[in-house]
Amino acid sequence: MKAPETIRAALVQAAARLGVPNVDVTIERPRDVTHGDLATNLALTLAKTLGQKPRAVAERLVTALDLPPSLVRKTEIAGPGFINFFLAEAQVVGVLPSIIAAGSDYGKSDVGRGRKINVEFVSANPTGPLHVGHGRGAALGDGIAALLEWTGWNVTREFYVNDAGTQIDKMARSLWARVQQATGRKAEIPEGGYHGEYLTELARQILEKEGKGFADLPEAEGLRRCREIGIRAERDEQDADLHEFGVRFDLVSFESAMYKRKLIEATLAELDKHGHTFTADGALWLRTTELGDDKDRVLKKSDGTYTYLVPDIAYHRDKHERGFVRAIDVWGADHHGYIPRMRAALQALSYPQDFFHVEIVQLVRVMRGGEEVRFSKRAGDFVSLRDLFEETGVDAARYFFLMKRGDSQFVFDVDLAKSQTEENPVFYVQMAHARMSGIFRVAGRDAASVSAEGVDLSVLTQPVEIELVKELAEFPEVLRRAAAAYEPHRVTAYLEGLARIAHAWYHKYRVLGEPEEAARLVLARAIKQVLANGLTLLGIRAPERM
RNA sequence: GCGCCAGUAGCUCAGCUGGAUAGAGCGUCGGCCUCCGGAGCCGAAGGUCGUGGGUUCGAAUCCCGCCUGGCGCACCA
Repeated sequence: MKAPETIRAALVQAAARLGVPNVDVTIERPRDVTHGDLATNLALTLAKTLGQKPRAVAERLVTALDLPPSLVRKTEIAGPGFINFFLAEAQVVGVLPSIIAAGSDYGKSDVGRGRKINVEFVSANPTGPLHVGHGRGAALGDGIAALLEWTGWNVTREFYVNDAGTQIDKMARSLWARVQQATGRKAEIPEGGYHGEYLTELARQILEKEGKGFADLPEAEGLRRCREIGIRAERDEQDADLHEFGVRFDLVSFESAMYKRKLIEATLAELDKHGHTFTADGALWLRTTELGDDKDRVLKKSDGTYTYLVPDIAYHRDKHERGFVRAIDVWGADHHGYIPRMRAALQALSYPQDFFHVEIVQLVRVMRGGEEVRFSKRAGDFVSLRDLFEETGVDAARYFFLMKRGDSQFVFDVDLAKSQTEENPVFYVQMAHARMSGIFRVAGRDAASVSAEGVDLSVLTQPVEIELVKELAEFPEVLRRAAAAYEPHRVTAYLEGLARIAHAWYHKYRVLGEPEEAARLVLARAIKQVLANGLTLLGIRAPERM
């Protein structure tokens, strides 16, 4: 059993002796090293129920505690009533062999217990190339999915294609217009259509492949073909971009399939069965106001067609039917107003509150040379994801998207992402990994062959070494917390912190040729492993050399 | 007008879901640097946590009001 669990159990027992059974004990790692390795606020929380002063409770708890000196070398009461534990040296350094033994699995845990969870992200309309905002969603969604995998969830990465709505009609009409223009005819891109060059190019390809006669097709037929070809072409392009960006989906779902599979009718019937629909003004409504929304929403318009809400509900119902206990959606900030009605709809189907969770991604601004690079999908003059990662490299692009919370506004500094200096956080972290690798290269040893077997780790006594070991021990907990909060940026923050200590250690102490060489090689190996695990999880390379 | 999100060091951001003296990086200032792999290393200064109240042993964190910014308020997606 690990030290925190042993101490937790001992505290529960001690509290029981004071007459408070089954307490919930929180153990934390104090920021300040003078506060020990582990601490608990148990005395403060029990003070009220026991009707005694916190410090008095702390003293009684410590007296009732039963902990072996091989685990805890010192226990003290501090501040308002915290109990601080100082672990025996062997305990601290003892994490190194377990890191090496776990290898590329170090950091994994099983809080998910194999439960099925769905992470839906990007889900861009097939109306054009992906832009940098999609890239942020892609990196974030993939990062969240990876965190969930590392914490024991059975994850499905899913992409939802809106291929049945009016945006597709506009794309098809825009493409048809480009086809007409390419044959010298006059045609206008429709109001709110897509002006991007990519459709001009696609129109040219169509005529090349299908012949000039394509432009003479009856309009209805031309539009139908344009829709079909356009969706296919844009989907293929998006897939290629995502693939190169290192993001792979387990499943792509289509809005049109909700109609084909008759899920629309089934969903409406079920909403009706639960008594949440009503008819007014010739339309069918969902009474979402009773479920936290600020106004009721139309499901079926008076012209007989459905609003986009219906296939979306059907789609989420389908996720539920497929056995997911939770559905995480990564959405752009412009959709955040949509959350209450979606939540209300799923509540109307009486799904559990925590079934549906949305992570919002704010839009991305791109800066180069101190100036903002403008983009606008509709106008066709935007920064595409491909342009970005071809310039900065996939590693830098992914890292930058991941290093900030999704809901913070974000300015992507292209110059910084490209720079090969320590100001660039991705470079800084990768450099730390490369440095650790360099030690083994110079030593002429394969890092993987280094084991803690028979190595006296007690020679690792320098403060920075102890700090490093403690930081390495934190990794699994960091992942658990990051996963629980759906916040990959906590991993980048952790990696930067670890890299900083590793750089400091590297500069201050030599490994090879020192009396502590064997132990320091073990430490270097563990650092390398944790940096590699963290980077790999985020979809970023851990290079052997820069 | 209503709703959601944000406001923390000069700048960019963390802050472990209520804990101890609020932390990093960049920038500034002061020292150091013949190296396993160079683009460094160490230290210092720098804060009314937007603001005013409330909750309690304890608040950047939770609640309410206000200020500022972003986004959203369709029988569009």
